[in-house]
Amino acid sequence: MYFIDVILPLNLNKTFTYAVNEEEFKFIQIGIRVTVPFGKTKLYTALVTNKHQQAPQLYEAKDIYQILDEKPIVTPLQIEHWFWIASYYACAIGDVYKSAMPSSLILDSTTNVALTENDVNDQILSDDAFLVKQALESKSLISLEEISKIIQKKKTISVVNELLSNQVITVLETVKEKYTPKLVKYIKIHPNWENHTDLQHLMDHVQKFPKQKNVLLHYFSLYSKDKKPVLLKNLLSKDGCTSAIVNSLLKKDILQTYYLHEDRVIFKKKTKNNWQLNNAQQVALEEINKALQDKDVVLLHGVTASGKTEIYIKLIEQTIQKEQRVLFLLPEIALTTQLVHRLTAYFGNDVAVFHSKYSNNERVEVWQACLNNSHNAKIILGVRSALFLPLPNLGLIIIDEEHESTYKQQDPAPRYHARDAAIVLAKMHHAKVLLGSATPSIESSFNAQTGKYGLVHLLKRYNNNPLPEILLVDLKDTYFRKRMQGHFSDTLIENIQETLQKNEQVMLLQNRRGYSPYIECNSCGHVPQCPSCDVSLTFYKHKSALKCHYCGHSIAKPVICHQCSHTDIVAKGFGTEQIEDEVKLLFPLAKIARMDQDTTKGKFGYEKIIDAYKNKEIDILIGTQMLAKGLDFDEVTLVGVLNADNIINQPNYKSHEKAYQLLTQVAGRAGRKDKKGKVIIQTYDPLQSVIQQVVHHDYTGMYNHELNLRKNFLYPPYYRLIQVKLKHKDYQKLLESAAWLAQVFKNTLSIPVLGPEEPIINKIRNEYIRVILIKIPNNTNFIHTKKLINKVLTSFDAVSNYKGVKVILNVDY
DNA sequence: AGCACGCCGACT
DNA sequence: GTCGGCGTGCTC
Repeated sequence: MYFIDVILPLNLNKTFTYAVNEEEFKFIQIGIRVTVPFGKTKLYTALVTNKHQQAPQLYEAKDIYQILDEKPIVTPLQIEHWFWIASYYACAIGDVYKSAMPSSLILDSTTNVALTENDVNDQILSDDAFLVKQALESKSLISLEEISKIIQKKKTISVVNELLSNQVITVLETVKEKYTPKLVKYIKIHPNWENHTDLQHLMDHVQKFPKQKNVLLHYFSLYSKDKKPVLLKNLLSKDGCTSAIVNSLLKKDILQTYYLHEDRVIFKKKTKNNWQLNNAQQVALEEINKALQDKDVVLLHGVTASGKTEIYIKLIEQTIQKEQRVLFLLPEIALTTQLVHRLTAYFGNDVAVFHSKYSNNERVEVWQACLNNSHNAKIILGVRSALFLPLPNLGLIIIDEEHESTYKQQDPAPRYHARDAAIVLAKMHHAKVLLGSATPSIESSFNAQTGKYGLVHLLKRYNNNPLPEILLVDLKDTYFRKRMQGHFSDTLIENIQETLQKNEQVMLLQNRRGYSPYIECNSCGHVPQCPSCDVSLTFYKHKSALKCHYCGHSIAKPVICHQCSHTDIVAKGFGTEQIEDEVKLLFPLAKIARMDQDTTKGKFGYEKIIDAYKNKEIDILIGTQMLAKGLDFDEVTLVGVLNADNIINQPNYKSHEKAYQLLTQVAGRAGRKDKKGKVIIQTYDPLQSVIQQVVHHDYTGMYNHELNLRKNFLYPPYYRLIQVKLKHKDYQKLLESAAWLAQVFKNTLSIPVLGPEEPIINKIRNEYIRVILIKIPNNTNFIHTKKLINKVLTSFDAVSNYKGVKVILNVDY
């Protein structure tokens, strides 16, 4: 009796036990994939996590269907880490597995049907069944999707059941490997001629065919040039080398073709630039190395444009010299192409890049390269999900822009924080972690202040460039004195003009996309709302449409008010699209572009805009917070923030921290090389503390201020938060269940529990929402508290009245 | 995630 | 009278 435990790619928080025979047992190792039957029909790709001989007591284990791998494709350390994520972030291990593996390694099964040997009278079959039977006579295997096409119905069950009961067909489940390696055609001398080392001999042989001789000569010259297999493509690249001639050589068995795998992702190493760290960087590097001797994590707090990347490069170099690997995490790869270019230019093919816009096949290749500890994956550069790659021999994890909120996965489970999960992963590997940021998160700064992390400062900009000068424009006053044109103050307009005259570039931040966040009827005050969400519809002028940012619902812009039929409808508030229109009017000669979610769709959406801006094909770039994320442009000398207030006033305990980070980061885009930068922030409240802190580059002030608030109002880093979100279509049922759950939490846990609260947006996609916030003090046992929470949730599930209420936990929300 | 089992409305 | 709607529960 032999058994294996497996994880299934489903939202199930346990492993499942299957039976295997002795031979299979010997062959199977932890970390290989098997396909197993689960439920009535389906086959799933499961991952082996354990092998043992204890027969389950409560059920009989099914047999596995097949073994997919010869060797483990997931390491034991990865599995351990995945279980940690499932436990810490209170989600199903199946969900972690599903999002951790490239989806083409998790095979789907398709249900196919085939004819039986039985002869059945067609008369007794229905029309649909007859059609399917006929189709099967020309094609031996048909999938359910194909059946649905044949009978032109969505539901195939009835037909399939009819055919099954008449014993016309049998049902088969098949899995197909989705990953296909990219094969490239190469050319070589046929084995017949390999022994004829004498080139002359071969040449004599083709003497009568000058064209063929020519091709052969070209082949030899290619081969002798770099002693590598010769690509057919390269052979054909020369004039006079046509595929017809090659074909006749193939026919004569003089040449032969063969195929080799090609990695889809290849970087060319450029010439190594021999730059040196400046003094401040050198000191910082030494301090980091010193701190890493007795701390596992070090925070590098370096102001914008201080040259953190060069320090990263030196650290990476140190690590790979020790034959260890480096994981380099960044918030969003598309926005950091510049960093990717710099690292790949320096380390060439040692770098593997991993991000969400990669195709499935590309991801599998990176996975394999990482697993095999291959030389071209010494440095893995990726977004948060790169954390799930197999990383044997990991020595260092660098987390750039560690404060970025994109490191926390929000929507589908697992809702993990890549920075925190990376620190745990590093511990498992006995590896070190470097966090880098110009505006560190409060938590990380706190951990550094309290000695949990090492701390290194880099306070001077590279080349001793001054930090940009920040000017405030009081919008209240400017509007009062009628010094505004649209959303632009006279100060901002003048400065843009000056900058354009100097042939330098401008960047404008407006943290809202669309033309305006809502439209309003001037007669009755009606604001069009999304029918399924509790939000007003955002107005898109160019498309003349109203769109919901939460569910994507879109309608044409109404000509008359749906409420009172009046035609006087006005756009309220403003977004990037409107700013773009205004800029076009104000600066008709300037070249303008807009960068936000709506203009950067597609694989190279960002790159196009960024490249154009870099090449100075754009004078003024308007965008949302995307602009702030690590883009270096040497010629940007003016940054304008159109309205800082809607950045600050967000309903979130982190809003001040985030506003400080965003404004400081976007200000940091100004004046990077040798030009002094200028930043203009328009606000209704210039004395607001965050704005003052940004103006004075006062990180410490912001930190102390925030820390004090967090302590008084029971927030991180003094408390850990778990948000419990309840969703249901039935409003009354939701209210009752939320009240019940909050009350039971309050009774069970002796820690602060807030709510249930109505969120700002209380309905999305026709589901009402309530949230409960659990605050766990640092000095209480987190694991114990989570156990209690799970217990409460189990009893909640048992209340039959509350069936169907969705409960979503978000740890470290 | 599927899929089956099970209890209430519009049809041959 | 049945066909079929989707609510709920289970899958090794």
